[in-house]
Amino acid sequence: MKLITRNTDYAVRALCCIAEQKQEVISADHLVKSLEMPRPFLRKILQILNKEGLLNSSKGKGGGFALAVSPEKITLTDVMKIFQGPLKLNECTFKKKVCPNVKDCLLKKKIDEIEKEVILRLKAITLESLLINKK
Amino acid sequence: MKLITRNTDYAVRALCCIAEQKQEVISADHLVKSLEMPRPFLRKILQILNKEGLLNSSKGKGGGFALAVSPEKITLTDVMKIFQGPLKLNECTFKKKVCPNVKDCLLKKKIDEIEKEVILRLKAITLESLLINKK
DNA sequence: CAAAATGATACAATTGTAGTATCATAATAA
DNA sequence: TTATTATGATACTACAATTGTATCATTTTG
Repeated sequence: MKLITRNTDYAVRALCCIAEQKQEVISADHLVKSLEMPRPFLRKILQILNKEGLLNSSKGKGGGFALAVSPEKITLTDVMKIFQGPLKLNECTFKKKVCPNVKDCLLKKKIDEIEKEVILRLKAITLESLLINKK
Repeated sequence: MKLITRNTDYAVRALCCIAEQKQEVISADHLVKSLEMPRPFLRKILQILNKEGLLNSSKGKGGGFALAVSPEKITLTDVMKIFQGPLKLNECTFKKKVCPNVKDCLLKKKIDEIEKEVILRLKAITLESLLINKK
């Protein structure tokens, strides 16, 4: 029952590190040193964040990554959606078939309420709110 | 990101079905017909619920299962703990080693708050509150 | 052209969930 | 006491998601 996967966790930490950086641009190698995470894995994550529009990248010597969006506009849910798919705590499917009971399922109704609350709170967590050393 | 696994889901539905039953005792076979779930899987779940003290069982002809605890005293978290382990939305471990950053991790703090709220709400969901046809 | 960076992509390992299969044991009733 | 009907215990398999790894291509700079 993990709310956040390692992908998301790494991504958030990387984004924080990039946001706190004084330099314009920071390379994957540099991030690996700061964050102590496996290089190839981090690289993949950075590539995805770039493709999804949260980062800008530049190749070649002196290249690296920079935020494409300001920290107060990036929410935890943005990152979660990228790495964990749509925010659903409740599946209600048996092998890709929707449970025939969905409509009157009291359990579903109650979990749905909790889900709403959770998503509301997750949306309120911005990258900005996670920074320790603001730029 | 599933809050509830199939195990838990099946278990809750089985418990509801048992609670709504007029008879003293209901057999696994009977439950399979009502609930349309795989027999061996349901049997295993029933055995676990029995071992964990939520059900009483009786063997032999006319045997089966009955609630060992009244529906208003069984909470969703009870069932979740049995099938999904301790309620933690937040792991903070890398390959069984605790993340060195735990203490000052702002993300952890925020997720912990959400976790508290979720658990509070899950605890409020009793089996009783999920019954459609109360006995 | 060489070096330093990211881009793309395919593959492997690990884990957790989901589900099956089989035999043992107990209770009941003929 | 034996056949039937039920649960108890346990070992095994299948599948999917997560968590990585490895390799080569491409671009930029000097």
